[in-house]
Amino acid sequence: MPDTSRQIAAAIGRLTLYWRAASWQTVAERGLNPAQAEILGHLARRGPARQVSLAAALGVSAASLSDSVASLLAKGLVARHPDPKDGRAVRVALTETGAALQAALPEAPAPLLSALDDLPETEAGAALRALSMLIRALQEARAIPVQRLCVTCTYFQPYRHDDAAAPHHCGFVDAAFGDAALRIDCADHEDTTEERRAAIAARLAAVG
Amino acid sequence: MPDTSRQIAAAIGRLTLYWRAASWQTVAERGLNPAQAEILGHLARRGPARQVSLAAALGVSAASLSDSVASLLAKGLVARHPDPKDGRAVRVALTETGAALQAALPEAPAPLLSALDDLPETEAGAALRALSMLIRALQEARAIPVQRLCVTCTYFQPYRHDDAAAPHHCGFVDAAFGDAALRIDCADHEDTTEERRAAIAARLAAVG
DNA sequence: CCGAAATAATTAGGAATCCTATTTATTGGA
DNA sequence: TCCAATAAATAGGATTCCTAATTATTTCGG
Repeated sequence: MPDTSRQIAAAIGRLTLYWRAASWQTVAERGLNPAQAEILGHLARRGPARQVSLAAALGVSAASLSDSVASLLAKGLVARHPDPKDGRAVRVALTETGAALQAALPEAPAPLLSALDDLPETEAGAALRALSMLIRALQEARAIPVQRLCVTCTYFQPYRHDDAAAPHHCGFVDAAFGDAALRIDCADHEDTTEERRAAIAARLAAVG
Repeated sequence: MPDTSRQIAAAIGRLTLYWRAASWQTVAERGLNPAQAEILGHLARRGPARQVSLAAALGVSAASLSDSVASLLAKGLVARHPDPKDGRAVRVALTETGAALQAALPEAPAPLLSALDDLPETEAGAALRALSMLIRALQEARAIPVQRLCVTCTYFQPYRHDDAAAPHHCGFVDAAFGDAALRIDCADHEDTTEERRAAIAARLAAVG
């Protein structure tokens, strides 16, 4: 009866519209468009990548991606290098100009960040935790490519501590942390086994 | 330090990519594209609308919207009627065909809904509550147009009851409910005053 | 009551995404 | 060695999406 899933989906849909619209604004004044900005962002976060994996990451066809990369190439923001391991493939990397431009782009629309900052920390922690579980589930269902979430990381030890404010532990930085510090895209991420991912998910669900 | 806002924003960004990509798939087989599907969806939920408000709701320019409406018009899925109240304006409405097609479209990508269904109810409730507050804040900041949220509704009485599972009350259906039954887009919504919206937000934040 | 400013929509012009299908080159297994 | 699979580019086309300009209408100040 509560229909919670549909309402959450509606909220995500609403935010999607906002994200795209806001993205146009912030990005257009730098001569880009949302698709190009997303490519730059992905390259900045994850480093050089093959086009095929970029296409998968951004959820567009390889042909579309090729179009967009060609645009960026013409602007001198990315470069193509042959992949030494595979003669068919090409690796796309940011140029210095591209990296500088990317660094100047906001990570998210300012009003969204400020709205998020106004959420109480427990509220934000709960949201982040739920979104982590959601993205993990989508990844598990092969609906989205592999992400770099705490909840799928070797270093993540949920509920190792008794401290309610910081029950989890990160083995990489060797520190305790709480839901509000969960990561969606952590540079130090190391994928763990399927078994352990499932165990972590079960543990989080049990406590939630 | 926790950087929670950025991580949540990253999650929303990731879901945005997924939403658009998934939308293409489900919608393309019906001869539509995401923009057109969103127009049909909005008309189905909210009824006939002027183009200017459709454009605002979907976050595109009036010119873009005009393009998309022309496409839908050519397919016979919507009709334009002159607005009796304003000779400049046009009201766009679903045709019978359009309504039938829209009804057959999934509200959200199936893997997303099933991932959401797998969230524990408390987790989902917390997420919905946080997303409600987030969308309310964006609306208050004039970043998005007015939505039909419980938390901005005349009928919403937060924490009227002692029952932890169903503390809120809806004056329209005269029933108690919990976070998991909060609505993002409620057909029975009636906008309340700015003062009361602020009071509700403060109350929710205090408890959260 | 009239003119100016604002508003709703369309049109013009153009760039770029995005699709599917096809082609080319390369890889890797049988 | 041969053949299927893969990576990318290309072809072709529909459509979104933008800004700017145009037309019609409404609203509001004087």
